[in-house]
Amino acid sequence: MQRALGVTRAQSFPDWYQEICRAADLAEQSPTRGSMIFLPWGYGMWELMQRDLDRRIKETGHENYYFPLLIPMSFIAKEAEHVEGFAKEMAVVTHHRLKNVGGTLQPDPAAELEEPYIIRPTSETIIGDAFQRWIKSYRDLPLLANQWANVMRWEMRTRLFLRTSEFLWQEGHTAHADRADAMEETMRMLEVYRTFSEEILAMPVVAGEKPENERFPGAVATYSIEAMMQDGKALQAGTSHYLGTHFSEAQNIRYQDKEGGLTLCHTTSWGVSTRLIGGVVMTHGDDDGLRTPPAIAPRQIVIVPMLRDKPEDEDVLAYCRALAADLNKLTAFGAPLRALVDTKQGRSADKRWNWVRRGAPVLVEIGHRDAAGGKVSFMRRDALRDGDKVKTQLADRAAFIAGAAKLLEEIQGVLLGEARTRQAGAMQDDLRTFADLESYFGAGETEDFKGWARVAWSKPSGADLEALGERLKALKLTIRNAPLDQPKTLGKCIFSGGAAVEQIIIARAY
RNA sequence: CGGAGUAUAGCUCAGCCUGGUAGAGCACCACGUUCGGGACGUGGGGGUCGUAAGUUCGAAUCUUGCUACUCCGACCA
Repeated sequence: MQRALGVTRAQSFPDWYQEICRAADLAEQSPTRGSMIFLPWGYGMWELMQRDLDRRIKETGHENYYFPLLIPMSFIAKEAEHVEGFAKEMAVVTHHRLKNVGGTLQPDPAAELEEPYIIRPTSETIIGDAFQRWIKSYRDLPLLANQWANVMRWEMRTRLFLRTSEFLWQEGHTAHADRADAMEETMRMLEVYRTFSEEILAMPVVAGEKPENERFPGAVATYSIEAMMQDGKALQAGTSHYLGTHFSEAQNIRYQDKEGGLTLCHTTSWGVSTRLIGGVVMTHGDDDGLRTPPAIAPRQIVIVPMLRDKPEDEDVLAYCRALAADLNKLTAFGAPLRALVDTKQGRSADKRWNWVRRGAPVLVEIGHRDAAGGKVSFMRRDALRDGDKVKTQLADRAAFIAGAAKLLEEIQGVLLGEARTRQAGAMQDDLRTFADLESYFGAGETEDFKGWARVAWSKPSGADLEALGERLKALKLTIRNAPLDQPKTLGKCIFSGGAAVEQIIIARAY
């Protein structure tokens, strides 16, 4: 059977992932350690994600700001847990000039900065500094800010999209008068991420609260959305943090209340990153490449003319261009439909397989027979094959155009449905004891597919939770989150046998 | 940052053990024949062999340092 990739998911999921990133024009390695080059199909997906999520962020009352890339080093030290969490992965800027010393360029000792800067790993501190100046009165609250930016964390081990030293993201930062308002914001944005992920990325997620040992450094509570990849591992796809007054205390973010007293603000932060692209790949990819969800496909319908260096080629091209023009007048997912005629020089068969690897949702192929007969031959990427055979369909031109937007929405629905079915089918909810957990996941490293375990626990904290974490670590497991959606009755704690207080998701993770 | 591995043409790799001056397939270019489904033939272009040093008459090949990537571990909103 001929496949569009050299490696199948079953042979090696990690190798398959790497190949798809290259073969689908998503990204490649760069000369800069741990940093990647975004290729057009991958960056195009990001632009569309940005467009939709930015709208949702604005609709919930936030405004975009832009803060500096470099943060004075002293800022990061202001919140104790925060600095401890990030100190080990910080890039530091210490000089502002280079000097040629014996033929090699070196930082000029005379140009050493009095106070070094760090390249932002996240912007709580520099935004908090601004908040402290901007917020005077209860009338200034809530302050709802967001920024689209790049950040840098000097990670020891990187993987394209999933963990890179530099990555692109959006980070929301808000300040509120009290805990209730800040918590409401935290949960609102978690819900924005959940619906965005499902509606736009066709990636079902479980929203819930992280256990205390997985919290963001400096947070009082951290919530996440977790997505199941095709190898059964969990991917943390977005987080929303309630920061309490930790950062306000550290940075003196206070307001004068109605009674005239000075009160600390309660702050939040929340973000999703280009990691989502990795999630889309591992959710929707198949052995022929990516299946790009139509809502974020840079090209939703790609038309490949079948040219033969003959006079009728002109008719075929004209027919294709007219078809694309008509399709581009349509609206899909609330935006102009994105159709393209691939007029690049090259063999049609090669072009077709390139679009299959990238995962254009609908691939139209027009030969002279279609052009002459007013027909459209097309294939759906969500169901590319029928066994070894590529599934192609034939439609009348007018009917194809009339149904195009609906077709894209249907494909989006199929992808979401498949992912939902897979996630639901791989959720183990009948594990009752730690021995059950061990026998399900197996003690050692295994290539076999393992799903997630949804189990009840008594939610220990402190040293008890640490010890529990070690037991899970031996099985390469982590607690992903405690889903917001909890059952009415809980059994016994899978770890202690005592009374359980909530259910949690346990899984191997990226 | 610890352990293991890898680095030769755009890609996948051979050559290295046993040192003698660069190879294959795919991709690319030209021409021809094909072409409703990843075509075929003939010819051609492309590499200071990751990098720096050492050994040697001579290094892709042997030695050492460095860098990057992959896997495992540690770390990881």
